[in-house]
Amino acid sequence: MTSADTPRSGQPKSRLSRDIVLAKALELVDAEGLEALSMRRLGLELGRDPMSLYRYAQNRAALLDGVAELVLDDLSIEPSDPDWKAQLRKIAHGLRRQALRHPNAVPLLVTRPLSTPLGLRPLGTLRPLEQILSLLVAAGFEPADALHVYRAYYGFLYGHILNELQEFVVDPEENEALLRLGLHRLPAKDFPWLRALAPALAEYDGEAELEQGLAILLSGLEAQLTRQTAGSGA
Amino acid sequence: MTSADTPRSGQPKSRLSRDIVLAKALELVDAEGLEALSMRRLGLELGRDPMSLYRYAQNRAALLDGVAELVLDDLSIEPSDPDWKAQLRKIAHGLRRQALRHPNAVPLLVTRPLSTPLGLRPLGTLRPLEQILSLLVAAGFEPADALHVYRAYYGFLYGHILNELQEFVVDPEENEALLRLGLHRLPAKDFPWLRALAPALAEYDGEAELEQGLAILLSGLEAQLTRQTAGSGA
DNA sequence: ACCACGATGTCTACACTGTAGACTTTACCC
DNA sequence: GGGTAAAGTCTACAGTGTAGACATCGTGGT
Repeated sequence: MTSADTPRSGQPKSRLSRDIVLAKALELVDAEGLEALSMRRLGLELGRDPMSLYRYAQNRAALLDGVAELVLDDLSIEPSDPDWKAQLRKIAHGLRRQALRHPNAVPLLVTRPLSTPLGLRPLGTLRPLEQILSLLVAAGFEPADALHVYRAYYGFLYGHILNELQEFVVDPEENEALLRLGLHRLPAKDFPWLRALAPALAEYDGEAELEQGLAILLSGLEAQLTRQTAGSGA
Repeated sequence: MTSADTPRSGQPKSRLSRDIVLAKALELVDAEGLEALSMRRLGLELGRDPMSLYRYAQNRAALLDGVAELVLDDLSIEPSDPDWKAQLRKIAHGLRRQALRHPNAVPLLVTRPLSTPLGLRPLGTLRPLEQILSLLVAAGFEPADALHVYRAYYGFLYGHILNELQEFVVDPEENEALLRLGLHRLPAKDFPWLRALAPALAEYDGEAELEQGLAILLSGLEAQLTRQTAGSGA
């Protein structure tokens, strides 16, 4: 036999590792969507028997969790930034960027946590939460209030991402055409505004929209903070 | 043979209909989760051959869309309410209620739209959008701004729902115990705040939280409105 | 050099999935 | 009654996740 087996595809048969598996999985999801990520397909992509994957993830579900973790791990948070609002803005844009980079993985980010009790989630998923709490407490919020702020903030952020991805239609170029085409199908009688707003929908600027929403929310939250530290000046 | 065939389960074999199929599907999802909803299982539940379902939904995917639509159809929106903020609050609480009533279906609400271009979605899914736009325009927003407001509002709303369901842990009674148990597992060194906030997490009041976030957001949005109608008073 | 042992990868098999296509049964109208 | 379209069924195929037994590899000790 030749020196390299050159299996169906992929590398010349070095040892596998969790990172390699997850990376390939994410690659596959990015390229062909979540449905394409089956154990067999991933095995084929790695030039290995599908069963070998179970050494690196207990389940398909666990594998999906791993992929989600991988996407989130690219977020860098600095919990000691004195300008908490700026830091939250930075994080928000970072997450948005990841979402746009891996749109097919977004359902995972949003959906997997729903099936796992908070405390049992992969640590990578919990770290942002912890770090943001720390950031907020350092900024002067009472711990309990930090939790409220976190919820308002992260809620808005996830919501925005879902919104943006829904409108963007993952398809790259023919965006506008597709969008208008779709809207054109709507009965004009029942959907006058949606149809009228088709051009506006096509010009959607997610980044600006996010920034604007954050501005409203963060200044509102800040108002709470000053009101509170002024009021209960123990 | 006896007068009634009494199949595996369900009714005595009357005619099927889309509504019946979808209702049973939602029932099944509520009871056993999304994964339990297979064509074969649903067929069995209805006492019919699985293949008969394809008369009422082209696909399994279409069936899932139908279930999502069913959940959303319970929302009632009054686009002519003069108090737009109150109306938006009412809608928000309505959606939250549906989400808590059908937690297993929430991934559908959040995920299905991601795989369908906006204009091609089931009309039931688009109606809320249209109605809210109409509400906002009636309240004095420029159409384009109405779209921005809608996005900020719906983004926040969906985000909140995801947040709340994540923390609530669908399991009914042993909530607090489970939660604490989970958190207790976290390394105290890396997750001090999360652990410290375990009690606060257990007391999560989703309704109040939603109300508070909405208050911040809506008053911020209203400020935009007054600023705008005052400024460009043509 | 050899052997042994634990980690890594493979094979086989089972129960289950969605759904295409041809078929049978049912309900209803003239 | 006869005809026709809809509703329901049957069979079959290609694909899925994964348990359990097995083979192979890499690295340690002696």
